[in-house]
Amino acid sequence: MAQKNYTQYALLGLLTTGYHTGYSMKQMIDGSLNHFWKISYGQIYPALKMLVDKGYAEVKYTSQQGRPDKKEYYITSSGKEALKQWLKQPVQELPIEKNELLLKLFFSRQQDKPTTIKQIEIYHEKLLERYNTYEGIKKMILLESSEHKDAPFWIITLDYGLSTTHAAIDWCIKTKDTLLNLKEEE
Amino acid sequence: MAQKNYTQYALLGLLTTGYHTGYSMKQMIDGSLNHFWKISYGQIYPALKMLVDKGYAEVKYTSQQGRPDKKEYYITSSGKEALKQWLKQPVQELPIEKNELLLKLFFSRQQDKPTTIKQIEIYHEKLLERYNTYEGIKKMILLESSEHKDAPFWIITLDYGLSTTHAAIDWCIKTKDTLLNLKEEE
DNA sequence: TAAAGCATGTAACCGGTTACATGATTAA
DNA sequence: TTAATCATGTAACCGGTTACATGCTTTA
Repeated sequence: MAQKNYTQYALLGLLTTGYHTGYSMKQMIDGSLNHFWKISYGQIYPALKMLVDKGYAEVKYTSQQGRPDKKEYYITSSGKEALKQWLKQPVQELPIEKNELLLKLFFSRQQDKPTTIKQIEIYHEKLLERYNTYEGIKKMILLESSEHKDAPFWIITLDYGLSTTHAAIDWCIKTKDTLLNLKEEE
Repeated sequence: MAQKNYTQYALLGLLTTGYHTGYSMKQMIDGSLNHFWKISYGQIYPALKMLVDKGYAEVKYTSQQGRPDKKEYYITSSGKEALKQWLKQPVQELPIEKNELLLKLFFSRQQDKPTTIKQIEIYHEKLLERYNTYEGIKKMILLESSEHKDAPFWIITLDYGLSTTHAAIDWCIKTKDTLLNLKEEE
């Protein structure tokens, strides 16, 4: 499997952490990986099919009383091998996050100062919300899943989100100040 | 124009900062916006055409001696209005940067510790490189373009990159330490 | 003489989102 | 009775990348 099928590797990885249905994998990603990964059902179900085609996963059909039928996927040994191969490949390039606020800011000379400051304040609020969400997830993991073998790695990724979000929050405060001291022109 | 045509707004914005050809806009983006925006010619030329169709830009053909012909685009007053309307729309949601390293880290229990640490070291190096690049661009703007009316806004966006990259670098150092103190299991 | 820079463009492809479709159970 | 949760899937669409095509000039 080529290096670029991130979606397939993400699902392959989730199979090793105890998530076995497309539905539960989506939930896991939305809940605990959402600071650095997201995914839609439109990707998940075709991707799972491809994993089976490649022999990296196997399906077990389970019919439940009063619930829709389940397709439970399990990683095969060749799937595990493929995952390990991918894990050790060094990351080739840093992500470039497209940032709408920064794009707007870049052209904000075209706009009056109060409107620009308002923009930053709204962004600031959203960052605080995000920070609290991450903290909440971290506390929950420490309380409820600290015994889970993957937990230390989950915490590490959350700390990345907490650190960079914190830095962004500080930047908001500093930037508001900079803008206030910037003389406007017509 | 809908809120989502970021590419078109980015180009519209660049028209106000003194970049008028597809080629020079691409250069500007690669050189000074690349920490939060990137673009390919495959997007630029069709998008410029659309801006003209909408009446937001006008073309002036210039033939040069010994160089290919140029198409110079200029923003119209209705284009300026559309840009302003977009600038003041608050950012609806924070960007989720898909991060390959974090994805790998999330599943790194499947891998031995030294390999994981190596991954972080490589990422660390790339972050330092990026940090230095941003610092270089900032210094260059302060030295050579400090008179440019947009310069204060360029600096602000660079500071965002510097702050968050710095935070990521600190996280690398801390995480390496955490991993070293983490007892491995088989 | 080869590579890099200037300059514009298109077609094929690909990853991902959104909307749609289905259908049962349980909690408010 | 309505909404939410569980559960799986497809088709249309869209934004963006890559590869390809052209061609002249300047620098190494």
